[in-house]
Order: sequence, then structure tokens, then C-alpha cells
Amino acid sequence: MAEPTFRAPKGTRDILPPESGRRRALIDAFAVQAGLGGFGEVMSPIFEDLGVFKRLGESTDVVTKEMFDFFDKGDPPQHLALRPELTASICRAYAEHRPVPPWKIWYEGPQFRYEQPQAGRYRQFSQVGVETLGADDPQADIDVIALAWRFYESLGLRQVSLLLNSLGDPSCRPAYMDALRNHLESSAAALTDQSRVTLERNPLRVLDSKRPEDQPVIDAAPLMVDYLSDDTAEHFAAVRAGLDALEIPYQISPRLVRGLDYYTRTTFEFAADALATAQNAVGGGGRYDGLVEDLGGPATPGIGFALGVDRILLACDAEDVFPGPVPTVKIFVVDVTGGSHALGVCNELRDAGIGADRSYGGRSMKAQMKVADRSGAPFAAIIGEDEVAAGEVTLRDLRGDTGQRRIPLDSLAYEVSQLLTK
RNA sequence: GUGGGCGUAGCUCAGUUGGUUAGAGCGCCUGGUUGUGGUCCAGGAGGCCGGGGGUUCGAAUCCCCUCGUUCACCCCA
Repeated sequence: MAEPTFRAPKGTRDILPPESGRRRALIDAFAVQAGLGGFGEVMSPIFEDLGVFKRLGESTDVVTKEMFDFFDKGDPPQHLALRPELTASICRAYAEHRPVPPWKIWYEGPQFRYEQPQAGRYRQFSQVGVETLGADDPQADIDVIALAWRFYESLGLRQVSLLLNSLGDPSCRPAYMDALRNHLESSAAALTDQSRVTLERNPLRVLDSKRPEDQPVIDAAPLMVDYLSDDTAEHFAAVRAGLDALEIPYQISPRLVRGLDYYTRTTFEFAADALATAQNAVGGGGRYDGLVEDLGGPATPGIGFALGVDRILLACDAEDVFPGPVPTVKIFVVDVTGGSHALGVCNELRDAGIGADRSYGGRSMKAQMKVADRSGAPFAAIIGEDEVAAGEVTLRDLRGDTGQRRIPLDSLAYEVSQLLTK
């Protein structure tokens, strides 16, 4: 293969039609669900002061080694970073604008992490998500989880599992962390080297190890759910009761920890069971009751999730659901008189709101018909010398078996719109 | 960052124990007696076999390096 001079940077890719149309449709579908739930869209900058993301946690790989950061041209230069996720930006925006709580917002857009690309993992990837800031009520947790669930269902996905856990809060997590650390340290000899390193930085993350050698120690580890304070346990129970009431199935996953350090209490993840790859988490989220305060805002509880657009589409492929949108071109104008008649006809059709396309370069009728077929348009309008002389056009059905007929040129837009509403 | 697989036409892949002008299918283009696609038939365009170095009389085929890609660990959506 002749090497092109340039190619998309590692871990990024061009998303071309028709895949691009499918992604747009997916985001539209999410916007519908978010809107139904009373969430408004926030569009925040793609880069922020590096400090915004540093608040996500010193033991989070996403901030410590996966950030695309750079200095601007200011004096002194500002240290900026492409956003590796959006929750921090949203909390920064909340602290900056102080909207009236509860602030219910949704977002979508690209995010950036400097990682080794892999199945379902890219350096530039897209997420859709929601955040509810300023509501401590477990009802808010349920609403948020139910929204994600509805969204997956609306796409046609059936093989998605909800994993649920509570990570406790500052009143009870320290005691658990001590117990966990004790357990892991006393069994350190049985852990892999990598897990021993992780243990130094963040014992919780050891529970996430996929290395088989670690499993016996992990299986024997104490569970956060056994250490929850009364308040936290009550909150967790309320969330579960709400999900039960909505008949949303879930599995309690007591070893579910998440990669960002800010999570407290309710924590959840959505796994696409149809995906055979290691990256089968199509969404995740939870509570982050301390994050707004960390970013200089008022103490504000928060709950939200982020869903990976790329992985959701992979899951849709695996389940063979959510095909792309139907073609927007409804009628293809075949002009064998040279092409100038197609110009006016297409414009008139478009004025009437009917998607119309034509070919260029004065190709043969056969060639133009091939392009018409390929366009996916259900109809073709054929214009030759005869039609021009008679002020008519031949309207041909490309998908059904009703053949073709000559109609007055004036009535083309009307006729097509009638046929399309059938 | 660590480890494995793979890199031949736009796409999916063949290429025999290294041997003359590198193949198929799909896609694309042009035709099939002059106005008709989706089926069929016939032609055609399109590859310095990822890049560099080496071994050899001779390398897509063997060796080394490099780049890319892919999968897994890690991390996470």
C-alpha cells in the first residue's frame, strides 16, 4: 500500500459516512432522553486549565500520565490540557456560574487520553453524559441511572448489565480502607508485582485487577458494603428500592471500584455482555459529593454518568441493532440533456423540503441510474429531450414495483411528497 | 509503559520449497447497436508487496531495524 503523506494521529480516526450519520443519530437519541428527563445541554471548552483536572485525584492515571497538556502563548504561559473527561469541567462551570440547584445538565463531545489504543479504546473518544448537581436525594441517583437505562433500551440494546456498588463516604470509607490495606498487605506475597505497586498508590484499585493470580486475594478481601455508615447504607438501600420499583435489573457488585478517585457512595457501571473485548464497559458513573468544593465552589453533592459513544456503537454492532439513519436523498434527478435541467429541478425539490441529488459531468443514463440506485433514494426523476419538450418529467420508483410514469414538471414536488407520506 | 499477532490493489484476502511482465473476489470505470439502476456477460483502470538495511545470481517470500496496525496487561468509556 502506498503510504499516504499524512494519516490521522495514533488513536484517532476519521469517521466517514455512513458511520458518521449513525453517531449523530445516537447523540440525537441521547438528547431526546435527556430532554425528557429535564436535563439541559452544557457545551464546555475542550481544554481547561490543567488544575481543573488535577483535582480528579493524584492517584488517577487519567490525570497523572494520560493527559494531553500544553502551554499557551501567554505571559506567563498558562498550563492547559485537553479534557480527559467532562465531569470536572461541569463542576468547574457550576462553581463559576452558580446556577440554581438542582442543576441537571447533559453533554456530549470528544475527550482525550494518551493511552495505547485498543479495541474500544481511542486517544480521542466521545462520551455522552448527564450530571445532577446540588441534590443529595437518592431519588436523583435513581433518575440518573434510569435515564441511562432508557437510553440503552431506546437504541435496542438488550444485553446490558447494570453493576451497582456503594463506595461509602468520608465517614466510613477510611475504616474500610484500613481494613482493605491490612488485608492486601498481609497477602502481598500472593499478589502480582503490578498489584503491589497499585497497593502503594490506591488499595481500592487493586480490586480492579484482571490478573488471575490476584483473584484469590481479591476474593478474600473485605467488602465496602460491610463498612457503610448508617446514612450511607440507607442511601444505598433507597437507590436499590427505586431501581426495583422501576424494574431495572442490577447486580450488586461489591468489588466495583471506578477509575476516578472522586467517587463516593453510589457507583455503577454498565457492561455490554455482547462485547467479547476487554473494554466492555459502555458506561459508568456515580456520586462525587466533594468535587465541586475541591474546585473552589460551594459544598455541592453531585451524581452523573458518562457513556462511551464508540463502545455503545460496537455493542450495537454486536447485537445487530440501531442501524444508521435512512438516506436523506429521496429522489435522484437523472438528466441526460447535459445536466443544466437537473439544477433547477433539484433546487425546487429542496425548496419543498425534499432531499434531492444529481450527478455531475454529463454521464450516460446508465451511469446516472447506477448512481441513483447507490444513493439509496427511493425515486428517480428522469429528464431527457422528450420530457423537456413536453414540460414533463419521468418519475420512476426505484424500490417498489410501480414502474414509472410521465408527470408534469410542475407537479413533481407534490407527487413525490405524496408518495413519501404513504 | 510491558508483551503477542499482523502489514500484498479503495476493501477482504491468495501468493506454492525464495526463481521470469504480482493474482482473486468485492468496489470503481466503460461497453453489451444508440433513454433506464438493482441480476447477468465482456473489457478496463488501479499495487516500486508499509519503509530502510542485510543475506543471495535472484526476495512479497529468509534475517535485522523502524513505522503503522491490532489484541491483551495496565487504564478506563
